[in-house]
Amino acid sequence: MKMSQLYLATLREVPAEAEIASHQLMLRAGLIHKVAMGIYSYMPLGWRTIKKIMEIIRQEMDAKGGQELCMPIVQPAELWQDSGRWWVYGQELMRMKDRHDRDFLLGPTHEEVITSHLKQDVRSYKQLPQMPYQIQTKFRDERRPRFGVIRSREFIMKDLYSFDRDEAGLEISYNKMYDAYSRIFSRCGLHCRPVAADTGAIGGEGSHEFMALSEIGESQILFCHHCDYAATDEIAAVDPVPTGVGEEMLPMEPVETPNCKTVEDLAKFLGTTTDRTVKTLCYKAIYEDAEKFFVALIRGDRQVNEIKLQNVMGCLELRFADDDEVRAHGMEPGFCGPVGLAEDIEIIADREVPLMVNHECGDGRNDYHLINVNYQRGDYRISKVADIALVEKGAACPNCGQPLDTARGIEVGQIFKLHTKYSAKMGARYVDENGEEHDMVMGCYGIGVGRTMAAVIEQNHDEHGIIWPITVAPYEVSIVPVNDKDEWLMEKADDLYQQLLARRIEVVLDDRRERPGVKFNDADLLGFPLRVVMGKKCHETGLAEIKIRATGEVIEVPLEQLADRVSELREQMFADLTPAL
RNA sequence: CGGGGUGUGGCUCAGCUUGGUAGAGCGCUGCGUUCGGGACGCAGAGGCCGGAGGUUCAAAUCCUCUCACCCCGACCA
Repeated sequence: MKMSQLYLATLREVPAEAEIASHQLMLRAGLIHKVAMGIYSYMPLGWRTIKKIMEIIRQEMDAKGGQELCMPIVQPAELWQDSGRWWVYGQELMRMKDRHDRDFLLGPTHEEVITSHLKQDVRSYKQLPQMPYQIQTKFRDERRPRFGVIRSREFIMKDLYSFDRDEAGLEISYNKMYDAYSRIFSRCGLHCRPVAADTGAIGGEGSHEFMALSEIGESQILFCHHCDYAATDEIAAVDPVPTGVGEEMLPMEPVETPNCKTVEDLAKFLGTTTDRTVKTLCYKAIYEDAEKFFVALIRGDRQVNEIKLQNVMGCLELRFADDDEVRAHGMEPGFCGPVGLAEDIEIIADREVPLMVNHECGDGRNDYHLINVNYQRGDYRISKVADIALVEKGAACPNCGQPLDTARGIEVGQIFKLHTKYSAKMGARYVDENGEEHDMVMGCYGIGVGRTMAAVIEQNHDEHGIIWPITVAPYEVSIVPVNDKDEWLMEKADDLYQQLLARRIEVVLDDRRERPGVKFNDADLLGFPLRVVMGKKCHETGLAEIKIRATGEVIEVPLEQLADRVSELREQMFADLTPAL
């Protein structure tokens, strides 16, 4: 492609709306255009990268036995009513009606559709396993779209669904996908880490997220330097470390604690540490058609992980009870405690709490706390003990006991074991060798294509612009003749352009009538991996330069060897990004 | 959903407090000079000042309402 013909609009200044590097660079390089909040067009250069990522995904999916198909974006509500998700998916589900006033939705994911197909088409164990997949647009009406294409409402996703006859089969499919995902992201030039994860709205049990490590990532992960443990903070667990164990239980008594509304105040006032206190948090669990008041108990120095708590309660959403709601249940905000709570209030306790000896907690009355409280003595009641604690940096690894470290990541892919969650509800069954019917055992596996592109930029850029890994670069090589008035030079540049095209190398010729600085800056911004610069030196010494975007390294090459050298360098770059089998 | 902020030419922004009929830089068009890291000169084009209503002789500016976008938060007992 000649750059004078290219649909391209680079910006010198950073658009005000963009906060993070990848978003800024995608806008500045003219890769995307915003159409509405969280809704973007991919412009020609950006789309070339998207297509390359999709092609890598296709190759790896096909290599594992995947078969591509394409399902509709608009789906009838009935399918989602069959699975039950019509009522539980919440506001992210974009619902709509057709002219006959029938309910439809824009697909945020496709378990329902694919399961309905398999239900119809697969009768026998002989037809399993199956791994259909598609790469297609999804819509999720996010509460807060952010970071450009990283958290958008409309986005391109690869979704593969595995259907096996049993758990053993699922295990095989799951591992194939785990492997394929690792290969895909390394081929895209991403540093990724798979971590154990929560399953969220998709459901099922057993999941990994693939995290592209990045400071700006929205997810926090915890990992161990000494073993292979890694998990999102949504599910990370540590062994309980109760305080006070082994001490003699002292008599419980109320203490006046004026103005002690936080655990820090309380610990300071009582001359103890926050890990000897228990916080009592009042929540409202929100269900499909009801709200429920309950309390959660946790050691004072810990934080509640609301994802875990939400899973324990099995509710759709969670919110703090407001002051009036707290008072309505007989407690003063800031002084809540479990002792003497009404029987109908559910009390969820973190695993450490029932093991603690002589802890402090709220009394329920304004300006009073209780000291030397002991669950084991029967001072109060617990409805359910569960792991609801947020794991923080430095906590002991549950595998090996070493301190955990934290990192942030962009979730570029997630794989789930769905088991029979959808097949059972929707009746997707097969008949085995003995004529017995079974639910198909499912898995689902997603990759955010646009998000992968953004993550690649996030991990591969400098102050001048994008540094594309060659596997996903919109073009692999740019040719920059320095002086557009120099006809001899322009001819040589065009020769090289033709030679590279003949070798099927993706190349742009910067034939624009611009000054060199403009061309160089655009080339850096657009991030083509290899740049051939042809200037005065071509006349004088017959040499041109090949500059490697990633390293800045400059190689001087005689004109007649340019095509060969470019080919070699290109091959090497591809080889560097190809994982061993 | 709550809190804060911003809407003025394609982009970045000034002007608003103290109403008087719209500006700068970049980009764009033409001509000339320049030509290895975002050149310079000259001449141009381009704006219902987010929208609606109100106050006023007069509104980008003041008031009310709306819409859009951005950021922060969703963790306190």
